[in-house]
Amino acid sequence: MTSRRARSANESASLRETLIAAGLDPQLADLLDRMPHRTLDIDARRPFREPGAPRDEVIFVRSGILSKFKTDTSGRRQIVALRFPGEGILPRRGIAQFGIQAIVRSEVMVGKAQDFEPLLDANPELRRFFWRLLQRNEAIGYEWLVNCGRRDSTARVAHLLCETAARMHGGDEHLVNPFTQQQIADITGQTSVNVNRVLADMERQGLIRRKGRDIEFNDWNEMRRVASFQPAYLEA
Amino acid sequence: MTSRRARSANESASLRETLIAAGLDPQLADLLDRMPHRTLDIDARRPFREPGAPRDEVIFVRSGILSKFKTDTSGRRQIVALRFPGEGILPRRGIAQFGIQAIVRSEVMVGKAQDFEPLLDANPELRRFFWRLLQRNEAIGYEWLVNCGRRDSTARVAHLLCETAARMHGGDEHLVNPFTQQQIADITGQTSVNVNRVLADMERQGLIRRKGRDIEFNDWNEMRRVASFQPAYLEA
DNA sequence: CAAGCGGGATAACCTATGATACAAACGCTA
DNA sequence: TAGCGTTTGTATCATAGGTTATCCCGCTTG
Repeated sequence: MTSRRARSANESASLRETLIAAGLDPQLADLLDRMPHRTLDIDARRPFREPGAPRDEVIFVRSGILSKFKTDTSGRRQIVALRFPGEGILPRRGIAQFGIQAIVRSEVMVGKAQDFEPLLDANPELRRFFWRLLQRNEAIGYEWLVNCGRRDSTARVAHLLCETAARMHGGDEHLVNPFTQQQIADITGQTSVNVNRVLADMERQGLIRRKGRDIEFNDWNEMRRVASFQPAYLEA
Repeated sequence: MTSRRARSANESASLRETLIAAGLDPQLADLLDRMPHRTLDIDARRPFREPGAPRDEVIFVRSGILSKFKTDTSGRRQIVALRFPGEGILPRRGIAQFGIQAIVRSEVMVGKAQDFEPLLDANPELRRFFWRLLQRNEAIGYEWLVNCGRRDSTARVAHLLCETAARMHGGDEHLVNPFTQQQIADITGQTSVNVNRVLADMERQGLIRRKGRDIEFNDWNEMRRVASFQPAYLEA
């Protein structure tokens, strides 16, 4: 039942490095790195934060992927956001509306709001950095809304794949697909059965090739067209 | 439980008053009020900002309602966010991904990013105010995503009506409905034909009463239940 | 007053996707 | 190597909601 374990020492980049890779000034990254915190390993599929919990913690992803989600009364789940390495979940007043769960096994750093907020106040440049990330998160949410509200199921899946490829490795033709079909369904507002259909179709039509869970795009331009994917919204 | 009652859509107030009503400290509201700006009237339905325009302006709503939207290649429109009086659209680097259009005739105040940002830097409390609004916008977007991805069309419409009633007049049983059925469709990711069906059904089932465009909730609790509406996400 | 336009209502038809069920493949771990 | 839970792959059937096409009403504008 332990969703958290001690992390093994040599697994991945330090928070400092991931933040610098995400565009933060090294000196400011140091500040965050030295902030009191604990580091956790989170298993995929085990709830990490439940809705209703206090939001008095900062969470940074060091490796893996976190998701924010809500489960409807009828048990249908919607994932509303993903956080990749270098990204995080900022504290807020009140209690959480959304649960947090890892998509794949992830290492996260967890600090206290009362340690984090003074850093923001003391370092305007740091606050501007997170300000931009907040705006980016807002924009990504809006893009997902367009996806969910106005595109057919193929485009929805294709869009998620494009975005993920862009966020994970800056737009490679090869996507180390981290998602189960159920997770793709939870993100794109469908059922896993239909996601399966869609992926099979995309392969049959020669849009992608699959080896196990991995996906290769046969033609990025064609993928982008099918998905109406315009990556400008991902810029900070 | 009407703690802060916003003005109805066509009542005009100074920006200062609307911001104070939105929870901003009067002295800080003064700062914004004295910022160089122009005031505009925007007709409903006429595009105000097109996607691709620079985002170097701050926009505040004084009266009316603004929407952010994107139109798909096939001409289907998705509205991704609404801004009510006292709310605004903050500047960002780069160019706009979304267009802006008024839902009803609106008065807006438009200032320049280079006048606005120094105010934020000089007044930490002001920046924290907008920081919270950014987080609120993010949360509203996520709620819409759950709505769009996981609820049936009746719940989607009901949820929008609940949210609008809460944002416009702090949760009145009577909603001065500002939307055309087409706009409700654009917000909830449906067609206007279906919105019409849904509204007729809701009336037939005794959930609401309608006089022209106005809507009265026969039973708030029942509406909330149908919509799975939990207003906590609207708190700043 | 007529003409035109936006908004609402309704009907007929159709299809993408949901629901359900079960089997096969995969990957732990005992 | 067996056993079990998870993930993937299909098939069958049902339906919510999309599409298209009118028609009507109330405003605005000429």
